[in-house]
Amino acid sequence: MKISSPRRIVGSNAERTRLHNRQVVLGHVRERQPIGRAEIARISGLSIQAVSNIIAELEEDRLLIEAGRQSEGRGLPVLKYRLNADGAVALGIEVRPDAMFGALVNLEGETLFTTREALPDNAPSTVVSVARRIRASALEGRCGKTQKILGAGVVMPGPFGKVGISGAGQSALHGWEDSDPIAVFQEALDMPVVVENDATAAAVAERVRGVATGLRTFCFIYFGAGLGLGVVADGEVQRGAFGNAGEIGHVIVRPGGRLCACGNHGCLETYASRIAARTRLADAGIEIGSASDIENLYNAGNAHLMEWIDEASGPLSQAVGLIENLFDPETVILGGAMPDAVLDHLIASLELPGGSVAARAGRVTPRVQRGACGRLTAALGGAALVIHDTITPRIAAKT
Amino acid sequence: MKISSPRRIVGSNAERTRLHNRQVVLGHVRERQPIGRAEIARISGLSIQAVSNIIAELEEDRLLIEAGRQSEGRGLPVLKYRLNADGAVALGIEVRPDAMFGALVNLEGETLFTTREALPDNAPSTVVSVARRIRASALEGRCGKTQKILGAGVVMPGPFGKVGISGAGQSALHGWEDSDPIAVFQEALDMPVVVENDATAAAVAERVRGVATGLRTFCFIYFGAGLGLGVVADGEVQRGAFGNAGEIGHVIVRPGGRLCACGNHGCLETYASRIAARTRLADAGIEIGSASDIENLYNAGNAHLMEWIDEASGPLSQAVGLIENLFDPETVILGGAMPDAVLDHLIASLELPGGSVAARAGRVTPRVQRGACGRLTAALGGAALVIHDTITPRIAAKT
DNA sequence: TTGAATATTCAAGTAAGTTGAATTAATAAG
DNA sequence: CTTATTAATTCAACTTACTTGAATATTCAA
Repeated sequence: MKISSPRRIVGSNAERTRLHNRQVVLGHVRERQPIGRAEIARISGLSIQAVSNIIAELEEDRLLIEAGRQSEGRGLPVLKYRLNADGAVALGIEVRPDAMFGALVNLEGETLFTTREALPDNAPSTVVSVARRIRASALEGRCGKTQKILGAGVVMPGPFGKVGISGAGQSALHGWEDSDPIAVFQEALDMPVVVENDATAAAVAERVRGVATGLRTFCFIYFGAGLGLGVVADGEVQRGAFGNAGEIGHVIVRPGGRLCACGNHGCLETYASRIAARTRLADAGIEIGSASDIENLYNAGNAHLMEWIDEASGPLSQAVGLIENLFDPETVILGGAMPDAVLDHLIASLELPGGSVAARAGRVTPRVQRGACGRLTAALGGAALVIHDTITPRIAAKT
Repeated sequence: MKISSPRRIVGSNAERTRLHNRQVVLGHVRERQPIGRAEIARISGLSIQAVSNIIAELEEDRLLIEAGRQSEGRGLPVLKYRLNADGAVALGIEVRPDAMFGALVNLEGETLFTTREALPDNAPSTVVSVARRIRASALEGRCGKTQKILGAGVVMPGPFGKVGISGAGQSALHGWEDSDPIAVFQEALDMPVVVENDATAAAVAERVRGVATGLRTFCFIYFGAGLGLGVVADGEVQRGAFGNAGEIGHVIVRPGGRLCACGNHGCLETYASRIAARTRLADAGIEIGSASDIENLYNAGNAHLMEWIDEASGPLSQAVGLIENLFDPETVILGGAMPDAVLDHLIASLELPGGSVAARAGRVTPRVQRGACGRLTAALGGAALVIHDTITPRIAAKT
């Protein structure tokens, strides 16, 4: 399975320029809506006329709508625009070994629909037919509305391709080794498709509609089956050369420590992850099924769970420290398939290293915070990726 | 001191499009020279005519030159072009607490001139006057040649701004806290200036003319005063939100281990860095002055130095593992102010974790290799950054 | 009431890319 | 040896999308 392809340096022409500028305008509207032509022109460096033409086109496509005139001091009152939330939708699909989740999200990142479907097996044919079902139920009853479907974001557990983490088989999908997921889903869903890992999708979800709104550089530590890291650097999603960046679960934080399924000792994942929590509780004779089991245990003040949190805190603090030192993000977000209360408790118990580039005077964002997108983060993230792609342009200039 | 400014999303127009396309053409020529118009057009997605116009312009600017016709099967023989190595030069200046280094590099990345000047103190006024002297001697005797000066890359030790690593004062410059280095050097050198940290500059040097030629995603572990990490991801230099990404020296690899100057215990820098080596040797009564002292000791087979290498190997292996897991690079390069022989020995002694996304079947590049740019890497890197900026475009498309 | 400030629109101009036909030169085929 | 085919390049016309400058609309301030 391979989701990242080599990139080719391409030239630009009038058509690509317009595409880029549409994204620029959409991006600025999203960030500062409602907003008028003149202001967009100022911050984008385009002429008012160019912005005007693009807005006309976006209005035609129903991605933007007028938001009334507003007088602000002298001069002609500004005719403001905002995103037309219902002008377009994106589908998000998360594939887990045992189930699939679907989410439909509008241009503003608002969730319109979510669903869960059991997954009897992981064969591509099964996954694809469930994906079709999710597509159908998500779009059902929306045929009347003339909403543009931007595409689908499919979230699958990494790592992708044949890599050295052999024990990670428990989180990877079987039967997908030789397939091209993008082509498969594109065919099945009949729309543009992007494929991403859960942590990255979660990060983008937080950027489109969560605690990372407006941030250009941040990291998301995602509790999935293992532990993943989603990285957005200067507005760009980081994937690595082979699509496997952010494998933080197998970073060694306790040399010579616990044996991990990957064969190494002291991986972060053996301390801070759902697997770690489950193992810890199983040792105490408590079996964990769903995430709500953990929530119940936490609410009941279960001593073993509390001990796990204590044990996870140190390694996790160390991981946050290294993320800060390596990526220098505006903030680190914690989230994924772990109850909010547990995440909050974990965050509160962190003892962040003082010697970090992040221990900076005059910070505005907290060093670590909990994600706002909740349990469905990944599926929402898939959809958010599509929204993100339509709205976020690539070229930035220094101020 | 602040070198990173917030970026603003800007629109594109005909002028900016041309600038981008010039870089695209230059980039493709650099990568596959000698090369003809038609091939450039094919790989860049531009029309032949567009490429033709751009080549005419670049030839006019003396950045490209004809490389003769070459028959390749049927049809009109291709008129090939190559970079005009001497068409333009870039100045690199490295500022260290005790000395400054200068390098002049041509468009092909070839070193034309290097120099070293002692630095009596770190006051901006002193640094600036030495920089002016370096500029003068570098350009001396080149006034006759009509070489375009693209700009200067100034390399300074990070971290920049007020951060939590208080003990890092030994590597940071004093008296620069409130100044704007870019403006200062731009004024002093009378040319466009970029400022970068040593590790990043070294990484770019390897990309322009070293072992990372042709790679889009890789990391460089740089032995400077401390230990830094330069990251190039998908062709883009990674700086972090505040310009301090890559502070790998203060990543904790041995929890509860040696006390670092930063106040934490077990930082990588206390095991694998010049400071660590110096401390280790000082304990044995051996004082280290310059880097050549280390080289002599190594050649003499000094037992204490060998012991240090042994001690450094474990933490360094762990660091390489985490870099691989977090960034998923095509390769990790080791280099900087450490003798080649020591670097080679260090690399040979690494025991890389098997459980890493980098332990992949069918690798083409080695997981870890030594940098090719030698001791002057950083100064060369400064110049390379300028070359890189003129040649590397930003927009890439999936194949 | 008048002038200045600001946003927007209209109309013309420009830069840079694309397209299609013509030209040139090499190889392959008859 | 002649002719056809192939491929690179150039020429000229066309198209797209941005910019510029003038005109218009609306509000605030004097």
